[in-house]
Amino acid sequence: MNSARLAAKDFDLTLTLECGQVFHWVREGAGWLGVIGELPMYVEQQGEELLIPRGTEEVARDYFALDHPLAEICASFPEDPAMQAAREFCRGMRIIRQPAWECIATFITSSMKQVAHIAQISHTLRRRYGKKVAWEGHTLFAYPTPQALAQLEEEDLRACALGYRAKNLLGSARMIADGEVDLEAFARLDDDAAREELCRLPGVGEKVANCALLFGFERVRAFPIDVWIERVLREIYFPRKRRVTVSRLREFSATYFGAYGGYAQQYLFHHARKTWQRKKAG
DNA sequence: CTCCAGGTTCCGG
DNA sequence: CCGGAACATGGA
Repeated sequence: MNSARLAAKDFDLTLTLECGQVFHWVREGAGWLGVIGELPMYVEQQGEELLIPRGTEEVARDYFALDHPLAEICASFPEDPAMQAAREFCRGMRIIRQPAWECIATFITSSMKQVAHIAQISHTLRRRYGKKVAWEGHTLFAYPTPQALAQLEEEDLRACALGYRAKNLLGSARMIADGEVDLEAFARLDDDAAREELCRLPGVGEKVANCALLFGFERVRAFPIDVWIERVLREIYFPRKRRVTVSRLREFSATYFGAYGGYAQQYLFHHARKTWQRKKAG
């Protein structure tokens, strides 16, 4: 590979790709193989540098959010024991800048699915309906565009093991292909307005909308509450309190974790998922 | 076999 | 506004 080196301080590539924010990267040799938009990409971390194909420096720097002030972000987290433990555990994890549609779409397919299966669905959709791109003999696939998915039938998507999510993905793809929801226009919306707009898409509720805002629109304050984070909130921040409503949890997390709440959320999520494991297995 | 997974939507109280 | 149930599929 005709490669270039990119400075990457305060960055852990593997952690960033494996923490559950993005699902299509696969290990290849000492690095990772994936697609950024329609650009095939191989990335390998060597200390505080990334080894990448020459000419992709700008794209890689932007995608991996190497410009995010990570020290400042981590310093903004609340100083409680759970948050400190998560911060140590996730050192170098960054919230990357994913293309909006592929982010929305993958999280529509994520409902009631394990991370491994979300990745499996993403790969199936890419292979069948995404643009084929090549990198040094490897065949990779971009995420299918809204237009590509919009012309399919629900059966086609059910055949990709989407289950009841097929109708939602199709409906959302069609609304965006038709221009009924304009992702380009989101830049001038504040977080609440953007969230409201996202929730017009079928299969997008509060949680998926917040994932899209956080991972696809760089709204680093957005705080998705999934089953794992709900457990964390209830057991750590509201211990032995019965009947704490979801709206109470939302209200708390929207203010307590501060301006980089989305980062705090992802750190808590990954730490909990990797250390709590399953209750039975201990 | 049973349980649960980065939820959303609809329905009855 | 709130709690429950249906919704598909596969891994543990």
